[in-house]
Amino acid sequence: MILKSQVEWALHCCAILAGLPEGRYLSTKALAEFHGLPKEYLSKALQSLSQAGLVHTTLGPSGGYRLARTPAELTFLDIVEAVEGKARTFVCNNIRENNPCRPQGYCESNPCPVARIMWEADEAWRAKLRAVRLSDLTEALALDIPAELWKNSFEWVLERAG
Amino acid sequence: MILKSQVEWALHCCAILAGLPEGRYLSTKALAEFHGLPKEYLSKALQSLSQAGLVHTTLGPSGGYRLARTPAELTFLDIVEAVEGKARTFVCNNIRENNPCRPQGYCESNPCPVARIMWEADEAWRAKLRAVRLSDLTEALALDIPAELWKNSFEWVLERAG
DNA sequence: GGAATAGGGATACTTTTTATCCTTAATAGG
DNA sequence: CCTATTAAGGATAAAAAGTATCCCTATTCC
Repeated sequence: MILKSQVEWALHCCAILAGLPEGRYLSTKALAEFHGLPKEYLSKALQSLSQAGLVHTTLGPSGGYRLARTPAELTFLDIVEAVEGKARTFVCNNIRENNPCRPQGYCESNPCPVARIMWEADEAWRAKLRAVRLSDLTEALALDIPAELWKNSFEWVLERAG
Repeated sequence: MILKSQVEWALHCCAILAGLPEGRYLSTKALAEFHGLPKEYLSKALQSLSQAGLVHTTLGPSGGYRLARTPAELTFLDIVEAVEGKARTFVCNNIRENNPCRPQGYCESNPCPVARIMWEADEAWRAKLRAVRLSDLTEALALDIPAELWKNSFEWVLERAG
């Protein structure tokens, strides 16, 4: 069970978009080039962000993406769920229904205890992701990346932002 | 990203094995029949439990599986990781290495901040699973299942346990 | 000796993920 | 108005993971 690589891509792309000045847009082409990713497939991840309402888009030359909210209002969970979906990571197939000792027509009222426990763990994972804001990431990146590389990357992006 | 159905199967099988009297074994065939699962494929899940040291096996007629520890010493995480593997659910492909602004030969020392956050969420998920013992599940099941069905199932199993 | 068992290798089949291609509608700039 | 560029999305295909079956071997019980 491994998350799609699109999740990683979307998170890094949002981190870039978070640094974009008000009203500017960055294209799929620029984002793909910056991260060394296949442009057409990255486009699908960005479309997921768009459908989830996390980013705004414009068409035409100088078109592209910008965040729909401030980085402080965007959580990791928002981004992860936009790409990976909101479905739980454990699906209950109710195999206890196959118990040969079950009386005919017997129907469980409660969710299976196994599923309930697995879903609680799933929720713990989501709660952790919900607690991290995109702005937390950009702060961590600012500390992690050498000042000059940070500055050069910023300029690289601005040159291409419409 | 969805866990293998073998995880669900393994958890239910362990719940059954937890009720087995000291020294008795239950076969793949019985476990498959009880849960309505394909015997040959369920066998792979049980082999994973065996390789992880969670269950003991014997061969021959009246052979099968029994828990290697008490239900209080077995956690959900033990079982989930035995089947699903211990690898983290987020893999970092270090796409920041493709940043065109990076100086030649520059090498990151720290793990990528994106990965670090995703791994913390992964660890929260595991911590939750680690906190639940197999004995907690059997207690929950005892409350959930009608007394008669519980008794019948127990007898059904005992008739087939070698 | 015969029947039943776990273990494990080989082989398909199915679903998901990854990736590419192409068409359409919108937009900026000349 | 014309051209170039963009996002959106459908169609298709290749690769990987998950699901499932078959078969052989060694062991064990009766």
